[in-house]
Amino acid sequence: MRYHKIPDETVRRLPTYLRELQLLREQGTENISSHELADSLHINPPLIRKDLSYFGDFGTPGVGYDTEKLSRCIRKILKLNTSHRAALIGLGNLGRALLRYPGFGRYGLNICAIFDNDTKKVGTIVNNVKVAHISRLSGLKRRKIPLGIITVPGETAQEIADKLVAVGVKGILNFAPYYLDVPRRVKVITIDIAMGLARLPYYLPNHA
Amino acid sequence: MRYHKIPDETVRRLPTYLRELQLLREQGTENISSHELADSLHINPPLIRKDLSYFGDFGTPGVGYDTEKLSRCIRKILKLNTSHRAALIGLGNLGRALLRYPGFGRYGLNICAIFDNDTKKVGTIVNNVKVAHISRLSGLKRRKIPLGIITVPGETAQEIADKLVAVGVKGILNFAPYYLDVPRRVKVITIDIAMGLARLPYYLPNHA
DNA sequence: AGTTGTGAACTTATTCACAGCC
DNA sequence: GGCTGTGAATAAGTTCACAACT
Repeated sequence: MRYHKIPDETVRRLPTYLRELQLLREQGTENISSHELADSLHINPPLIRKDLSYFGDFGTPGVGYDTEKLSRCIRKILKLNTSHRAALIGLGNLGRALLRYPGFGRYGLNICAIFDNDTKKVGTIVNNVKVAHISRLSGLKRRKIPLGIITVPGETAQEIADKLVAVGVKGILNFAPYYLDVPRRVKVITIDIAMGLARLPYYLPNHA
Repeated sequence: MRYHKIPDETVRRLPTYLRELQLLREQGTENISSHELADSLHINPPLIRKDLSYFGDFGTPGVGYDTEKLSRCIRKILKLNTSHRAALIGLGNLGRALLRYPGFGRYGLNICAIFDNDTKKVGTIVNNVKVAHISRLSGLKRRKIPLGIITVPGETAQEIADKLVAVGVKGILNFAPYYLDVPRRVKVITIDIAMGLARLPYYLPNHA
């Protein structure tokens, strides 16, 4: 395999592959062809093969992919094989929903700090973590937590992002509907739920 | 403007433009150039102009775009100028977080039915809507609700989708981590939160 | 026979560059 | 002068088609 720049879209699809592979393993499927996997994800088989080929040769010609081996490899590519500590900022409904997500632990994310600006929540224990006030965020510095998850509702997102960067965070998962300005070295993934909402009516038939 | 097929990516960006325009209007900005708008969204100016050009000529050469007029036009394109009724299925933390979202009403989505399978929640009133048991979903048929929002946690998502389709829903916003098989005429937008989570560690520097 | 991995062809999306307008 | 709208050029992403392998 020669060198190729890895498309962002490829990285975006890897978690989907992983999810399906884990489902297959639970069902006892030990081997799968790109064609079968593509069918269940409703994409084309060569796309899967090309995506995987950027990272190595994981399949066996004439046979397919070993589900156990391939999911292990994808986990390694995505760095999900080791656990990463993350701080959650904003313990509203969305924050709580995230904490309950089984996927959280499954992807090796370990929420080891929670912040909120509501003094009623501060001091309570959630998921074995004591909730701290947002003003204590700067205290994270010495703990060298690599990831931050922003689930504050409004305009304070940029402010929080600045603090997270100052504290040495390397990646931010942002649920606030704003573009976050951060240094190049910090990766931001924004999931704006309202944006999905806003484009749904577009696809409604016109008479409706 | 000649006929062009409208790229999906264009539709995906329109809500972002709208969000920024509304922010600008609140700040009292009445006019903006594609360059300024592009700067604040961190994209290139011609992309905005091209995206908008698929739908008409909204700007004034030498001047820019009238923020009020342009947001009105985008709302119309996205069919956000009229209100749409939606059913919410799954009143967990995520469902509740969505109901609280101010963006919900802002985008003309009117949650007028809520379903859950927890009998403790059935009968309670949330957002002026009485929560019904999921088994009552088929009763929606005569109400002709065009949109469904799936926030059930697990594997039942496809089952719920089938019921929503049977009841005449035209669009589904799906938060469950599964591909939903529906007839072509029904549009599904899936927002898989865990997928964002799973790709964040990939971008961490290797030594971390 | 069946499947992978991959260069080449194709398709889609973005950016450029500039004519036309205010 | 400054900006929009857009065809043309470029870049990015996907699909095809097939050699190589089991």
